[in-house]
Order: sequence, then C-alpha cells, then structure tokens
Amino acid sequence: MPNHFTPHAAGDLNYLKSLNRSTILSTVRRYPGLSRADIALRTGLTKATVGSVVNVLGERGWLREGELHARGGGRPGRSLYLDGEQHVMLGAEVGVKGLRVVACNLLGERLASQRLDVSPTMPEETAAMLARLIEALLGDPAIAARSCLGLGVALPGPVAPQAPILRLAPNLGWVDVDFLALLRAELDSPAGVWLLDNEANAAAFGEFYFIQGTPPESIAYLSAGSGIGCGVVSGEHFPVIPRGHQGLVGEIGHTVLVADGAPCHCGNHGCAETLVSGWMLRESLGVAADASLSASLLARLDEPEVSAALARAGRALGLLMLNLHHTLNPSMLILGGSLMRLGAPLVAPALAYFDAHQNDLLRQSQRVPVKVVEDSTFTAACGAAAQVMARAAIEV
Amino acid sequence: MPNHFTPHAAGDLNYLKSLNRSTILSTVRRYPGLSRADIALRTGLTKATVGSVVNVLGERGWLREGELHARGGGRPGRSLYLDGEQHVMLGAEVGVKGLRVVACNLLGERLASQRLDVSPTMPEETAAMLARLIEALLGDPAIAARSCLGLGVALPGPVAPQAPILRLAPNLGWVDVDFLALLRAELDSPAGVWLLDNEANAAAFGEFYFIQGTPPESIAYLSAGSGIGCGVVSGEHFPVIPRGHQGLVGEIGHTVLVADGAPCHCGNHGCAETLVSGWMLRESLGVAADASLSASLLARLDEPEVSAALARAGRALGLLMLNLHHTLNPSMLILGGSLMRLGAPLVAPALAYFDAHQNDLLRQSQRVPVKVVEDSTFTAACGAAAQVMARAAIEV
DNA sequence: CAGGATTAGTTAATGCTATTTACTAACTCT
DNA sequence: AGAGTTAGTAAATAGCATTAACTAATCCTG
Repeated sequence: MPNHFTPHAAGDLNYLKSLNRSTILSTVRRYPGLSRADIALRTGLTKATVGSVVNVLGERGWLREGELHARGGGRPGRSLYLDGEQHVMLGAEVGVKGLRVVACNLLGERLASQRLDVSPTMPEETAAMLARLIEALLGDPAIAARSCLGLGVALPGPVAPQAPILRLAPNLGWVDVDFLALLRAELDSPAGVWLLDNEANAAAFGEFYFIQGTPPESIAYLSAGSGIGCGVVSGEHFPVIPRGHQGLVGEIGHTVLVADGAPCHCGNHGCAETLVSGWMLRESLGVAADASLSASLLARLDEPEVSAALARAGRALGLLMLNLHHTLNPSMLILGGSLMRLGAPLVAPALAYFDAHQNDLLRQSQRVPVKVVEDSTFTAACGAAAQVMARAAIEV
Repeated sequence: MPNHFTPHAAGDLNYLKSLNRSTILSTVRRYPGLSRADIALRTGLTKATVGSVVNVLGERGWLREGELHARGGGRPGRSLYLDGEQHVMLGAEVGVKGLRVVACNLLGERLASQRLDVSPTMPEETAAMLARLIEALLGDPAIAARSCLGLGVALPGPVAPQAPILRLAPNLGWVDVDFLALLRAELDSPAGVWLLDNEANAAAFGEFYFIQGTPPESIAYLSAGSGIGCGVVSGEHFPVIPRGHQGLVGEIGHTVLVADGAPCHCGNHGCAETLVSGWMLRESLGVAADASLSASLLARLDEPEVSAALARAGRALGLLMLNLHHTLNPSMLILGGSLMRLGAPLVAPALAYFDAHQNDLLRQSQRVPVKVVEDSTFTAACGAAAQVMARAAIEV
C-alpha cells in the first residue's frame, strides 16, 4: 500500500510506466553514454519502448543526447546522458553539530552548498535557521535558473514508516517532531516533493543511487558520529530502503553487545554506542561539548589512554561490521560519519578486527568490499537530494 | 532481475497481471468469505478487474464460491474462499534430527505428513531417503487425486540467492550442495515448481503467508534448534524474504556477542550460538548426540546446573530478540525450533529479559507481539509448501 | 404484492501499455 | 556505388485495467 516513501499501489498501468521509466533512468545513470539500442539490450525492454520513454525524458529535460557512437558497421547510436543543466534537487541535513544544505543536479554533482555549525536546540528554531540556509541557496542565480524537483531533509533519528515524522533523536532531545510542517511554516519554495528521512538512510541512498557500473545487490552505510546509525539500500533499478515496523532497520547502535553493560542514552544498557560513538568518546576522554572531537583527540594521540580508547572503539566498530553481515548482509559496506575524521587510529583496528574474525561462511566467499568516506559533511544532504530525484522520476 | 526466487523482471503486462492476481489471492486468503465487491473496495482494483481475475481463478480450481451474503439492502454478494479440495503443495524439511514431508492444501492445512527420525549423513543418501518419503506421500490416494503445484524443500543453512544451492550447513557438515538435483535423480514427480530454501526462511514464510486478517508489516521467525536461525518476511500482498548478498540476512546465530569468546562451529568466537543453541546445551550439559535434548534436560531440571544453564541461555535468547528489533525490526516475532520444547525454563527468562530491557524507542511504541510455537515439527515443511503456492500463483 | 431503492456482478467500449513488424536512416566495407 | 549492418521510428497489434452502462438479486415501502 502506498505511503510517504512508496507513493503508488501496484495494479495500474501507471505503475508499470513508472517502473520502466525508473529502469531506463537507472541504466543511463549507471552507464552514461549508452544508446537507445544498448539500453533495450541491457534492460530487456524493446527498442520501441525505450525510444518512446527516452524521447519523453528528453523533452522534460532529464536526458540529453551526446556524441555518436563510432562502432564499426551500421548506423551509429546516439549516446545518452542525464541532463545536468536543467533540474536541481535540494537536500538538507540537521546534524548534532550543524546544519547542511546542498543543491545537486541529476548527475549527483553538488552545485552549491551552505553550512552552519551550530548545535540545534528547539525544532522550531532549527527549522527557521534551516529555512534561511535554503533561501540563501535558492537565491544563488545558478540554482534559481533551474527547475527544482523538491527538497529532502535528513535527521539524526528514525522516521516513522507511516508518516514523515521524526520519532526520536536521542542526541538532539527531540521526540515526535513533524519537521516538514515546521519548515513549511518558514518556507514556500521549492515546489515539488518534500521528503524526510533518517540521516543514515539518506546517506546510504545517495551512495547507492549514484554508483557507476553494475550496482551491488545492496549496500549498508554505517554512520559513526555522535551516535551510530546504519542505512540499507537494495534494488537495482528501483532502490528501496527497508525500514521495518518502526523504522528501526539498521539501528545497530542500540544492539546490546554487553549484557547489563554501561548505561546508554537510549535507556538500555550495554548498547554498541556505549562501546563506540562520539558521545561515548567525549564522555570517557573528557572532550568539551563545544570542541571538535576529532581535532581534540588527534592532538592527544600520544596519550596512551587516548590511543588505547580509539583502538578499543575501533575493534567494537569492526565487530559491528561483522554483525551487520550476519543480519543485513549487504554486498558492500560504507563507513561514514564524523568519526571517520579520526582516521587510521580508529579505522585501522576496525578493519583489522573485521578481517581477522570472518567465519567459515564469509571466508568461503569473496571478501565484502568496504569503502571509507573520510569527509561525509554533505553525504546525507546529497543523499536526501538523491531521494528527491528518485521520487520525482516516478512522477515525471 | 529475475532469479530462482523472483521469477520475472518487471516491465511487461504479465507482471502487472501476476501482481493483481497475487493481491486478490492474498485478500481472499486473509479474509475468507469476502465478495468480489468487497475485494475491489479493499484492494482498490475495479470491480471489472476483480471479477475477471476471480472467475479465471475459479476455473483453475484456486477459488470457490460459498454462501450468499445477507446484508440488508441490495443484491447479496457471493462469498469467496480458497478452494481446499483441488490442489496440493508438497513441503519437505531436512533437519539435523530428522526428515519431514507434508502435503498442504491452499488453505495451508496439513492433509498428510511423513517423518523419519534419522540424522542425515551424506547428501545423496539423504536425498534418497527423502525421495522415498515423498513417494509414500504421493501414494496416498487422497493426495494423488489432487493436482500438485510443486515441491519445496527446507534445509538448515543459507541458500545462495543466485541459484537454489545450499551454501553451508555447519550442523550437517554439508557444503555447496545442489540438493534439488540430487532429489531429481531419485524422483520424477511432482511436476510443477521445485524450490529450495533455508529452514528459518521457509518457516517464516509459512507463518506469514497464512496469517488471517490484517497482516503485520513484517515478521521474523527465530528458529532455535541445534543452531540459531532467523527468517524475515514482509510485503502485504506479495510476501518477500530479504536475503541479502549471500543469503545471510537474519543469521543472528553468528552475530558476535562476546568479543573473543568461546569458539563456535562457524570458525569464529563468541557467536550467539555459543550462548544459546542446541549444540551448546548438549556439549555443556553432556547430553548424548542420539538422545532427545529436550527430554533429557526436562528430566534433569532439578539439577541446579541444568536450570541455571537454561535460564542463562534464555536470557541470551531474550537479548537476541532485542537485537533483532534494532536490526531487522519486524512487527511480530515468532519463536520456534526444537528448543521451544524446553518450555518455560528457557522461554520465560527470554521473554522476561526482552520485556525488561526495552529502550526508550521501543517503550514509546506498542510492545511487539511475540508468538511461541511449541511444536514446530512441520512448520518449516509447511512453510516450504506455502512458498510453492506463492510461486505457482504467479504463473496460474 | 408491486415497484423503487440498493448493492453485486457482468459486458462492451475505451484508453493506455508494451510488443511486433515493417520501415527509414546512417554508417562501414568492399 | 552498392551490399551489409546497426540505430531508430512508425504503424499495427495484443493485452491490460478502467469506464460506463447494463443486468441480477435482494430488501424495503406503501
């Protein structure tokens, strides 16, 4: 049944059309420069179907034709590309340490961005600040000249699957916030789709959506910042984020690793976040709330206490990666979040632990690739923009 | 893209037709006795579409008409039911302690069953034994008189997502077994679909497929036997088992709960199975391989060592249930597997731990329902039969 | 008990979809 | 220049769900 994440019920011909349009778009996104005939071959659709869909997408400014193919024999095909000039999607992130706003084109390229390094307090106030950032972005003539497909917002907590509402953000102290409504009160534009999602989900979506070449079956984006989140995406042509009953799929930060262990922000004990997370490192190593965690700790690396704490946290992160493989089993793992700025002192022990503790089943198959995103400042915001594009593609 | 689990690529009209047929079938399955008009209202399809699909399904022996509705005013509708008389599906399970075979009708009712309590040794030999059981079942005149939709087989290990092949069954000692091919060599009938899946996935599918009334968003079937497995199913009208890259989704038995803990069968250390599983209880409490674990332990409950071990294992099971909620987040949890025969000494501590350690997020929402299946002897086999039905419905 | 109201279900026409088939277009090679 | 080859388009076709108009079967009212 349709909800705010998946807009239409299956059953009618529109659904079929959307599906095929999304399939063709994802093929062009993954393999820029294919001709109509290549797409038909690759997707199994007929030349006629591909031709008509491509032509409509061209008229609407989604696709453009490029140079001619010069393969021996026969009429050359016209190569096709996503049109990076006509449309934009806006993406925003409300993070524990700041607000970020981006404008991306259909290629996923960041055309402009704004950031404000403040710690959000009340939802209303935060919405107002974010609205000003978005207005500033829309004031940019290069952005204003384009057609805007909509706005996606990423927040550091689970979003209800039934409605675009933030359930709980322990690290902001927010509960049941209808953030899009607060934004609407401050902001008229852009027209188009407005979406809300969890930060890790948005980041995961963006990373998956703009992958080039054959996409992995699924990816997990493990976001290690103040808290630990994880987003999963799968689906070749129609990427889907599994959310579960309460939107908690991938909330591995609150899986219990130590029965009756240290108390966690979430009200339970012994969660993964008590072993590895920004807030735990801050508390245990005494870093002030207003100081940069990574800068402070990197400056204190010669203290044995600090390096040992990072190594310990790193091993916990490696263990989490391992557990992820036995519960969500993604075909690719992406590490992101502000803790990645700590670099090798945290990441090396994580990867080492992950490598050393593979069991027979994992050893038997190819090692799952791990990608580390060192600077994920705009990753979630760009991912939210990608979600807008995917949604808009359904309705073109 | 199509594979042995999901047969057709989206894009053509057949796909749409299958989708609508499945939608209508699942509505009748969940709400027996609805009329065509009720179905149209409930699914959003038009009366004409529902009528034509229902009539075809009736001709093919999937649906039958029942009594007339007697609602005040207007022409009464003809109630519709799945036809339990025409078709059968066969399901089989190869378990660590025995083979089971069942024949079910479209209502999910077990019409006949066969069991053989032996511990499987070689795959070939096991396939031969299973083939004899199936032949015995097909020899039953009540079964032979019906049209058979196919055969589903459940095995205690992950099945590759790309091909119907068992990857690894640590508790059988099997690796990369093409079990359906071995069966084919022994068995001609039944015609129709032949499927292979993991035992927990099959059980989960069956439990979800035949749920009456509004189905939960998703369920997880936690199978606690010799090992610990878990299957997940979601999708209202078109139930899907998320499998992940290597078919390991839900393999929480091998999530690590104790860093560098006790050695596990899987080659790693500190897995959940080292804290709760049949093999671990057997080893730690000295129960012979050929004795019934549950019977032996229930007889020794007055030994403090035994009751303490069960309580400890129970708490670990509760912790696993909690972690399940933060990774796969099902809306309903079903506990099954042979360990459930231990009853309260194991299950009560599990439920108590689960209840006592809910965090703020879970506390905030309605408690997730937990169902305990005391006797799951035929659950996986019936689930495999349900998978056959779902697949056959696509192709009717 | 006749006739209106109401709901169930079917039928025929319609519009939209992808597919099929046949075509034109554009290039290379000989 | 002409044959061969591949790309792309156009018109005809088949299949799908929908629409709108119909028939069917019941209840209710007077």
